[in-house]
Amino acid sequence: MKLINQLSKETGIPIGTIRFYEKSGLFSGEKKQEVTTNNYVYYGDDVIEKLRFIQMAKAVGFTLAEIKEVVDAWYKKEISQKAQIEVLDKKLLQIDVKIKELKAMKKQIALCKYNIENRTEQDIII
Amino acid sequence: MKLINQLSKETGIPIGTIRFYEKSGLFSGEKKQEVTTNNYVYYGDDVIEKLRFIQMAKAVGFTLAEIKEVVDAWYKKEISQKAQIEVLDKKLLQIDVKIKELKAMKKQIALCKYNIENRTEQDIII
DNA sequence: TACAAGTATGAAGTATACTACATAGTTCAC
DNA sequence: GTGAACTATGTAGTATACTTCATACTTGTA
Repeated sequence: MKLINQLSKETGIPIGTIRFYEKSGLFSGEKKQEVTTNNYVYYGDDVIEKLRFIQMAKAVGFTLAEIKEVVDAWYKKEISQKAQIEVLDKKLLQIDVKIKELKAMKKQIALCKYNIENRTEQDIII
Repeated sequence: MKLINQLSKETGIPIGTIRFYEKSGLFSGEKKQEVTTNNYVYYGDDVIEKLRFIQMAKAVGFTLAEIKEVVDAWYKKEISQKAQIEVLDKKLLQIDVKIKELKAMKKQIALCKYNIENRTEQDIII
């Protein structure tokens, strides 16, 4: 079980951001009953896993609301099995769309590069 | 040459958003000298192309600032050829990272699906 | 020629995702 | 046992990317 500082160090995500994510309902830590002198919150390894998933998902343009849908389906949460699968399948389709878009962008940029590399003096007049 | 309404219809991007992009320096239209009664702005086909690129790039998590770097390199703009190529190569690498992240997410979600589908009654106690 | 629809401009408002600050209590190293 | 470092909580501020609103002028249609 880890404290917030350790989560931050292991993932590179600032403490403030981790707190913000927790407040947004993306995951939650727990207080240890055996510790009564403070109200420090401890996090399990599933939280590290979720944070890494959030990092990736954000990097490819998913919003926190969209990410929350997935992690809710992921870690049960009184949703029916059918609903869970539906959410995950929808997300898989969205991912495929994004991959296609990235591949289209690659093509477009590669073509652009080609044009620049083979540009002659005359072209510059345009 | 198209007016803003037509751009919006062809791309599905709201007029307000197109104006915002233009103000952000992502592209620009031109006023026709032969028309003196109004100050309507006309856009070439390159703008449609740029708008479609912006749509894709945004969908995969690039910011407008990042997108601006590319379209600036794209359509010349007094940048040296070497600098243009550098920007485009950097973007190609970023795209490959995103594709890898998407593939990793696919794996993770597929595994999650598998676990849900093969969950037994006992597991639910966890 | 009236009037709906389109265009330009500027300013203000909104949503998302942080980020910083202030305060207060806790733990740990020396 | 004291000070640096860590934790919790709440509030306010910031950046990005729009979105809406108000105003005013222009164009096209009946």
